[in-house]
Amino acid sequence: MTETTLPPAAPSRRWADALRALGRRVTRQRLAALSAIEASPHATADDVVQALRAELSGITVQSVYVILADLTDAGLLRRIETPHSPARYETRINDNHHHAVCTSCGRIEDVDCAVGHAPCLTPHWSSGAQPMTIQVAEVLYQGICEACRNSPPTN
Amino acid sequence: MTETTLPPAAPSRRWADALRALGRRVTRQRLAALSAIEASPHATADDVVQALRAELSGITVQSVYVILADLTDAGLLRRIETPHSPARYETRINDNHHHAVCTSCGRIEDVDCAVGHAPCLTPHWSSGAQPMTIQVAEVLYQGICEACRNSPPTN
DNA sequence: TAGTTATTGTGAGTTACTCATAATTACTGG
DNA sequence: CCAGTAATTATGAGTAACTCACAATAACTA
Repeated sequence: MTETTLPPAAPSRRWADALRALGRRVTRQRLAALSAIEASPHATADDVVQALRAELSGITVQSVYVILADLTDAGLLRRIETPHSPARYETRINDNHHHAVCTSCGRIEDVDCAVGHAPCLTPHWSSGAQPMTIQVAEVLYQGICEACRNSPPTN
Repeated sequence: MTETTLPPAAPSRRWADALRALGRRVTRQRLAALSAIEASPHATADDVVQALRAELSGITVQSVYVILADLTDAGLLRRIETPHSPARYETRINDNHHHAVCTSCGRIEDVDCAVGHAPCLTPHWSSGAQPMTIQVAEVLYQGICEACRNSPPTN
Protein backbone atom coordinates (compact mmCIF):
# COMPACT_ATOMS: atom_id res chain seq x y z
CA MET A 1 0.00 0.00 0.00
CA THR A 2 1.19 3.45 -0.80
CA GLU A 3 1.16 6.25 1.68
CA THR A 4 -2.48 7.24 1.50
CA THR A 5 -2.94 7.68 5.23
CA LEU A 6 0.23 9.42 6.27
CA PRO A 7 0.79 7.30 9.33
CA PRO A 8 1.30 9.01 12.68
CA ALA A 9 4.77 7.92 11.73
CA ALA A 10 7.78 10.13 11.42
CA PRO A 11 7.14 11.68 14.77
CA SER A 12 10.80 12.46 14.99
CA ARG A 13 10.40 14.36 11.74
CA ARG A 14 7.74 16.54 13.31
CA TRP A 15 9.89 17.28 16.32
CA ALA A 16 12.88 17.95 14.13
CA ASP A 17 10.86 20.51 12.22
CA ALA A 18 9.63 22.10 15.40
CA LEU A 19 13.17 22.45 16.69
CA ARG A 20 14.42 23.92 13.44
CA ALA A 21 11.52 26.35 13.36
CA LEU A 22 12.77 27.62 16.69
CA GLY A 23 16.33 27.84 15.46
CA ARG A 24 17.52 25.09 17.79
CA ARG A 25 19.70 22.23 16.69
CA VAL A 26 18.21 18.84 16.06
CA THR A 27 19.92 16.23 18.21
CA ARG A 28 19.30 12.55 18.93
CA GLN A 29 18.88 13.36 22.60
CA ARG A 30 16.20 15.97 22.07
CA LEU A 31 14.25 13.87 19.61
CA ALA A 32 14.40 10.90 21.95
CA ALA A 33 13.29 12.98 24.93
CA LEU A 34 10.42 14.56 23.04
CA SER A 35 9.04 11.31 21.74
CA ALA A 36 9.48 9.55 25.06
CA ILE A 37 7.43 12.25 26.75
CA GLU A 38 4.88 12.29 23.97
CA ALA A 39 4.52 8.54 24.44
CA SER A 40 4.04 8.82 28.17
CA PRO A 41 2.77 12.19 29.30
CA HIS A 42 3.47 13.37 32.86
CA ALA A 43 6.82 11.59 32.84
CA THR A 44 9.38 12.66 35.42
CA ALA A 45 12.99 13.43 34.58
CA ASP A 46 13.86 10.02 35.91
CA ASP A 47 11.25 8.31 33.75
CA VAL A 48 12.80 10.02 30.77
CA VAL A 49 16.26 8.81 31.71
CA GLN A 50 14.97 5.24 31.90
CA ALA A 51 13.28 5.55 28.53
CA LEU A 52 16.32 7.08 26.86
CA ARG A 53 18.76 4.51 28.13
CA ALA A 54 17.22 2.11 25.63
CA GLU A 55 18.42 3.99 22.59
CA LEU A 56 21.13 6.23 24.01
CA SER A 57 22.80 3.90 26.43
CA GLY A 58 25.27 6.28 27.97
CA ILE A 59 22.99 9.22 28.73
CA THR A 60 23.25 10.75 32.17
CA VAL A 61 20.69 12.20 34.51
CA GLN A 62 22.28 15.61 34.39
CA SER A 63 22.10 15.79 30.62
CA VAL A 64 18.45 14.89 30.74
CA TYR A 65 17.82 17.70 33.22
CA VAL A 66 19.54 20.15 30.90
CA ILE A 67 17.63 18.90 27.89
CA LEU A 68 14.28 19.08 29.64
CA ALA A 69 14.93 22.55 31.00
CA ASP A 70 16.00 23.64 27.58
CA LEU A 71 13.03 22.21 25.72
CA THR A 72 10.77 23.64 28.37
CA ASP A 73 11.84 27.18 27.87
CA ALA A 74 11.95 26.67 24.14
CA GLY A 75 8.22 26.07 24.54
CA LEU A 76 8.17 22.47 23.33
CA LEU A 77 7.53 20.99 26.75
CA ARG A 78 5.40 22.03 29.64
CA ARG A 79 6.63 21.39 33.13
CA ILE A 80 4.10 20.40 35.78
CA GLU A 81 4.83 20.62 39.47
CA THR A 82 2.63 18.70 41.84
CA PRO A 83 3.04 18.45 45.59
CA HIS A 84 5.36 15.75 46.89
CA SER A 85 6.49 14.68 43.46
CA PRO A 86 9.37 15.58 41.20
CA ALA A 87 8.49 17.77 38.23
CA ARG A 88 6.69 16.16 35.32
CA TYR A 89 6.70 17.01 31.64
CA GLU A 90 4.24 16.81 28.79
CA THR A 91 4.16 17.75 25.12
CA ARG A 92 0.57 18.92 25.14
CA ILE A 93 1.15 22.63 25.35
CA ASN A 94 -1.18 24.60 23.14
CA ASP A 95 -4.44 24.28 25.01
CA ASN A 96 -4.33 25.53 28.54
CA HIS A 97 -5.54 22.36 30.14
CA HIS A 98 -5.18 21.57 33.81
CA HIS A 99 -4.35 18.60 36.01
CA ALA A 100 -5.91 16.54 38.74
CA VAL A 101 -3.70 14.66 41.14
CA CYS A 102 -4.71 11.83 43.44
CA THR A 103 -3.58 12.73 46.93
CA SER A 104 -3.28 9.07 47.76
CA CYS A 105 -1.30 7.52 44.91
CA GLY A 106 -0.09 10.60 43.05
CA ARG A 107 -1.60 9.65 39.69
CA ILE A 108 -2.25 12.55 37.37
CA GLU A 109 -5.06 13.07 34.89
CA ASP A 110 -5.69 15.80 32.38
CA VAL A 111 -8.60 18.15 32.81
CA ASP A 112 -9.79 20.29 29.95
CA CYS A 113 -10.21 23.94 30.71
CA ALA A 114 -13.87 24.16 31.58
CA VAL A 115 -14.54 27.69 30.43
CA GLY A 116 -12.59 27.40 27.22
CA HIS A 117 -10.50 30.38 28.00
CA ALA A 118 -8.80 30.38 31.39
CA PRO A 119 -11.31 30.45 34.24
CA CYS A 120 -11.34 33.43 36.54
CA LEU A 121 -8.57 35.06 34.58
CA THR A 122 -9.42 38.39 36.16
CA PRO A 123 -8.61 37.75 39.80
CA HIS A 124 -10.25 39.55 42.67
CA TRP A 125 -7.33 40.83 44.67
CA SER A 126 -7.48 40.51 48.41
CA SER A 127 -7.50 43.80 50.26
CA GLY A 128 -3.97 45.08 50.56
CA ALA A 129 -2.71 43.04 47.63
CA GLN A 130 -0.70 44.74 44.88
CA PRO A 131 -2.41 43.72 41.65
CA MET A 132 -0.32 42.13 38.89
CA THR A 133 -0.74 41.70 35.18
CA ILE A 134 -1.81 38.08 34.86
CA GLN A 135 -0.56 35.89 32.04
CA VAL A 136 -1.75 32.41 32.93
CA ALA A 137 -3.91 30.73 35.52
CA GLU A 138 -3.14 27.12 36.36
CA VAL A 139 -5.65 25.03 38.19
CA LEU A 140 -4.59 22.01 40.19
CA TYR A 141 -7.37 19.72 41.31
CA GLN A 142 -6.72 17.37 44.18
CA GLY A 143 -8.81 14.37 45.01
CA ILE A 144 -8.96 10.60 45.18
CA CYS A 145 -8.90 8.41 42.12
CA GLU A 146 -11.25 5.46 41.60
CA ALA A 147 -8.60 2.88 42.31
CA CYS A 148 -7.58 4.40 45.63
CA ARG A 149 -11.18 4.96 46.66
CA ASN A 150 -11.96 1.30 46.14
CA SER A 151 -8.87 -0.24 47.63
CA PRO A 152 -8.52 -0.59 51.40
CA PRO A 153 -5.69 1.66 52.60
CA THR A 154 -3.14 -1.11 52.90
CA ASN A 155 -0.82 0.64 55.33
CA MET B 1 -14.56 49.44 78.94
CA THR B 2 -15.55 45.85 79.33
CA GLU B 3 -14.79 43.31 76.69
CA THR B 4 -17.10 44.60 74.00
CA THR B 5 -14.49 44.60 71.22
CA LEU B 6 -12.20 41.76 72.19
CA PRO B 7 -8.99 43.34 70.89
CA PRO B 8 -6.92 41.48 68.29
CA ALA B 9 -4.59 41.28 71.26
CA ALA B 10 -3.34 38.16 72.93
CA PRO B 11 -2.57 36.51 69.63
CA SER B 12 -0.53 33.87 71.38
CA ARG B 13 -3.58 33.21 73.50
CA ARG B 14 -5.65 32.57 70.40
CA TRP B 15 -3.07 30.18 69.00
CA ALA B 16 -2.73 28.45 72.32
CA ASP B 17 -6.46 27.88 72.37
CA ALA B 18 -6.45 26.62 68.81
CA LEU B 19 -3.72 24.13 69.64
CA ARG B 20 -5.50 22.93 72.74
CA ALA B 21 -8.74 22.57 70.83
CA LEU B 22 -6.90 20.16 68.58
CA GLY B 23 -5.43 18.26 71.49
CA ARG B 24 -1.90 19.35 70.67
CA ARG B 25 0.52 20.71 73.25
CA VAL B 26 1.17 24.40 73.50
CA THR B 27 4.87 25.11 73.12
CA ARG B 28 6.94 28.28 72.80
CA GLN B 29 8.18 27.11 69.40
CA ARG B 30 4.72 26.58 67.97
CA LEU B 31 3.37 29.87 69.26
CA ALA B 32 6.38 31.70 67.91
CA ALA B 33 6.08 30.02 64.50
CA LEU B 34 2.38 30.73 64.24
CA SER B 35 2.66 34.38 65.09
CA ALA B 36 5.69 34.88 62.90
CA ILE B 37 3.79 33.49 59.95
CA GLU B 38 0.67 35.43 60.83
CA ALA B 39 2.81 38.57 60.88
CA SER B 40 4.35 37.84 57.50
CA PRO B 41 2.23 35.58 55.34
CA HIS B 42 3.89 33.54 52.59
CA ALA B 43 7.00 33.12 54.72
CA THR B 44 9.38 30.30 53.81
CA ALA B 45 10.77 27.85 56.34
CA ASP B 46 13.96 29.85 56.27
CA ASP B 47 12.13 33.11 56.92
CA VAL B 48 10.55 31.48 59.93
CA VAL B 49 13.92 30.35 61.24
CA GLN B 50 15.22 33.92 60.99
CA ALA B 51 12.19 35.28 62.79
CA LEU B 52 12.34 32.70 65.57
CA ARG B 53 16.02 33.18 66.26
CA ALA B 54 15.07 36.48 67.88
CA GLU B 55 13.13 34.92 70.72
CA LEU B 56 14.33 31.33 70.68
CA SER B 57 18.02 31.79 70.01
CA GLY B 58 19.03 28.18 69.65
CA ILE B 59 16.35 26.92 67.30
CA THR B 60 17.48 24.84 64.34
CA VAL B 61 16.28 24.62 60.78
CA GLN B 62 15.30 20.98 61.19
CA SER B 63 13.08 21.73 64.16
CA VAL B 64 11.34 24.44 62.22
CA TYR B 65 10.67 22.01 59.39
CA VAL B 66 9.15 19.55 61.82
CA ILE B 67 7.04 22.24 63.46
CA LEU B 68 5.77 23.59 60.16
CA ALA B 69 4.94 20.14 58.81
CA ASP B 70 3.17 19.36 62.02
CA LEU B 71 1.12 22.55 62.18
CA THR B 72 0.29 22.10 58.52
CA ASP B 73 -1.30 18.76 58.92
CA ALA B 74 -2.93 19.85 62.14
CA GLY B 75 -4.71 22.32 59.87
CA LEU B 76 -3.37 25.51 61.43
CA LEU B 77 -1.10 26.36 58.53
CA ARG B 78 -1.50 26.13 54.82
CA ARG B 79 1.49 25.26 52.71
CA ILE B 80 1.87 26.93 49.33
CA GLU B 81 4.17 25.61 46.64
CA THR B 82 5.12 27.94 43.84
CA PRO B 83 7.52 27.17 41.01
CA HIS B 84 11.20 27.78 41.67
CA SER B 85 10.69 28.68 45.28
CA PRO B 86 10.78 26.79 48.55
CA ALA B 87 7.42 26.10 50.15
CA ARG B 88 5.65 29.00 51.84
CA TYR B 89 3.22 29.05 54.73
CA GLU B 90 0.27 31.16 55.77
CA THR B 91 -2.24 31.20 58.59
CA ARG B 92 -5.17 32.24 56.44
CA ILE B 93 -6.80 28.88 55.95
CA ASN B 94 -10.55 29.02 56.16
CA ASP B 95 -11.43 30.71 52.91
CA ASN B 96 -10.20 28.93 49.84
CA HIS B 97 -8.30 31.85 48.41
CA HIS B 98 -5.66 31.58 45.72
CA HIS B 99 -2.29 33.09 44.89
CA ALA B 100 -0.65 35.11 42.18
CA VAL B 101 3.09 34.92 41.72
CA CYS B 102 5.27 37.34 39.79
CA THR B 103 7.34 35.32 37.34
CA SER B 104 10.05 37.93 37.50
CA CYS B 105 10.64 38.61 41.19
CA GLY B 106 8.66 35.80 42.81
CA ARG B 107 6.47 38.04 44.95
CA ILE B 108 3.17 36.52 45.98
CA GLU B 109 -0.21 38.17 46.42
CA ASP B 110 -3.49 36.79 47.66
CA VAL B 111 -6.43 36.45 45.32
CA ASP B 112 -9.91 35.96 46.64
CA CYS B 113 -11.83 33.11 45.15
CA ALA B 114 -13.82 34.84 42.44
CA VAL B 115 -16.80 32.54 42.37
CA GLY B 116 -17.12 32.27 46.12
CA HIS B 117 -17.04 28.55 45.99
CA ALA B 118 -14.14 27.00 44.12
CA PRO B 119 -14.21 27.80 40.40
CA CYS B 120 -14.68 24.96 37.95
CA LEU B 121 -14.92 22.48 40.78
CA THR B 122 -16.47 20.00 38.41
CA PRO B 123 -13.66 19.35 35.98
CA HIS B 124 -14.18 18.31 32.38
CA TRP B 125 -11.99 15.27 32.05
CA SER B 126 -9.89 14.95 28.95
CA SER B 127 -10.75 11.96 26.80
CA GLY B 128 -9.10 8.86 28.17
CA ALA B 129 -8.74 10.32 31.64
CA GLN B 130 -9.92 8.33 34.67
CA PRO B 131 -12.15 10.71 36.61
CA MET B 132 -11.42 11.30 40.30
CA THR B 133 -13.42 12.56 43.22
CA ILE B 134 -12.23 16.13 43.59
CA GLN B 135 -11.71 17.70 47.00
CA VAL B 136 -10.04 21.01 46.29
CA ALA B 137 -9.07 23.11 43.31
CA GLU B 138 -6.12 25.45 43.70
CA VAL B 139 -5.57 28.23 41.22
CA LEU B 140 -2.13 29.69 40.70
CA TYR B 141 -1.99 32.88 38.69
CA GLN B 142 1.28 33.87 37.10
CA GLY B 143 2.09 37.32 35.83
CA ILE B 144 4.22 40.40 36.30
CA CYS B 145 3.86 42.69 39.27
CA GLU B 146 3.76 46.48 38.96
CA ALA B 147 7.26 46.95 40.29
CA CYS B 148 8.81 44.52 37.80
CA ARG B 149 6.79 45.90 34.94
CA ASN B 150 8.07 49.40 35.62
CA SER B 151 11.68 48.62 36.33
CA PRO B 152 14.11 48.04 33.45
CA PRO B 153 15.23 44.39 33.49
CA THR B 154 18.58 45.15 35.07
CA ASN B 155 20.35 42.01 33.92
C1' DT C 1 35.20 19.73 4.58
C1' DA C 2 36.61 22.72 8.20
C1' DG C 3 35.13 25.93 11.55
C1' DT C 4 32.17 27.82 14.93
C1' DT C 5 29.36 27.34 18.64
C1' DA C 6 25.25 25.15 20.36
C1' DT C 7 24.68 20.88 22.92
C1' DT C 8 25.97 17.23 25.74
C1' DG C 9 28.96 14.85 29.22
C1' DT C 10 31.23 14.83 33.79
C1' DG C 11 31.94 15.59 38.42
C1' DA C 12 31.14 18.34 42.11
C1' DG C 13 28.03 21.21 44.71
C1' DT C 14 23.50 23.04 46.52
C1' DT C 15 18.88 23.46 48.16
C1' DA C 16 15.17 21.93 50.59
C1' DC C 17 13.94 18.69 53.04
C1' DT C 18 13.46 13.90 55.76
C1' DC C 19 14.84 10.36 59.22
C1' DA C 20 16.52 8.08 63.39
C1' DT C 21 17.47 8.69 67.81
C1' DA C 22 18.41 11.17 72.07
C1' DA C 23 17.17 14.92 75.15
C1' DT C 24 13.36 17.98 76.74
C1' DT C 25 9.24 19.56 78.41
C1' DA C 26 4.08 20.04 78.48
C1' DC C 27 0.28 18.14 80.43
C1' DT C 28 -1.66 14.66 83.45
C1' DG C 29 -2.97 12.37 88.30
C1' DG C 30 -2.00 12.09 92.75
C1' DC D 1 3.16 21.14 93.99
C1' DC D 2 5.63 16.84 92.13
C1' DA D 3 6.55 12.74 89.49
C1' DG D 4 5.47 10.18 85.36
C1' DT D 5 4.78 9.65 80.52
C1' DA D 6 4.17 10.85 76.11
C1' DA D 7 4.44 14.43 72.90
C1' DT D 8 7.76 17.74 71.17
C1' DT D 9 12.14 19.42 70.02
C1' DA D 10 17.20 18.98 69.20
C1' DT D 11 21.02 16.84 66.79
C1' DG D 12 23.49 14.80 63.25
C1' DA D 13 23.37 12.30 59.31
C1' DG D 14 21.23 11.28 54.94
C1' DT D 15 18.50 11.94 50.54
C1' DA D 16 16.09 13.65 46.41
C1' DA D 17 16.04 16.66 42.85
C1' DC D 18 18.30 19.63 40.77
C1' DT D 19 22.12 23.24 39.30
C1' DC D 20 26.81 24.75 37.91
C1' DA D 21 31.40 25.05 35.80
C1' DC D 22 34.01 23.45 32.49
C1' DA D 23 35.66 20.08 29.03
C1' DA D 24 34.32 17.22 25.03
C1' DT D 25 31.36 16.55 21.04
C1' DA D 26 28.62 17.14 17.20
C1' DA D 27 25.12 20.24 14.31
C1' DC D 28 24.78 23.53 11.18
C1' DT D 29 27.19 26.83 7.72
C1' DA D 30 30.26 28.70 4.51
